Amino acid sequence: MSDTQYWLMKSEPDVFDIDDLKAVDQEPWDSIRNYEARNFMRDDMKVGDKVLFYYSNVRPPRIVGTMEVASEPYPDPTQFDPESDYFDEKSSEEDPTWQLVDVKFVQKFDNPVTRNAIKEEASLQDMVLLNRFRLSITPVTEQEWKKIHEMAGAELK
DNA sequence: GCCAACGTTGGC
DNA sequence: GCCAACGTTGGC
Repeated sequence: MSDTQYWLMKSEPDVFDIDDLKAVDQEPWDSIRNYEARNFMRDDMKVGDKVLFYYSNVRPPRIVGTMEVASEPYPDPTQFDPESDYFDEKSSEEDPTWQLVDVKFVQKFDNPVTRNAIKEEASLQDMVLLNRFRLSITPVTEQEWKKIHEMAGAELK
């Protein structure tokens, strides 16, 4: 019995795609400005948790590979940077509002799994992805994790 | 490019 | 504390 947890995290590939992650290997998942998504990173994620990498705001929206949580939570540096689009003047180094985790590349799928394919798969109807529009980090069950890999023709890693 | 969903802001 | 106005996300 493993205590590994599974997640899905959205990125717009124009901003950051899975090849960018593969190139750097590990990267802070910054710029999250939604409390529910932040709470998942701050309160629930553990080093070694498995994460589906999802492309949003692109056609077709799809899961393109996987990564894993690679750090404890820590303050998102972009919130302190006045030059950043994600600067938050109400946050402070003493009491930071936004926390993130690092993620590490695991694998890129040869056959990405589209949102449409997920919608058509009976066993994936309860995926939080389908039921919580606009939430950019969502939990995934072990069964969903395995089914997505099966649909991608990918090894479980 | 449109626009529905929905989180946030701010007037009262 | 309510809620209308507003801004953003993200599928289509």
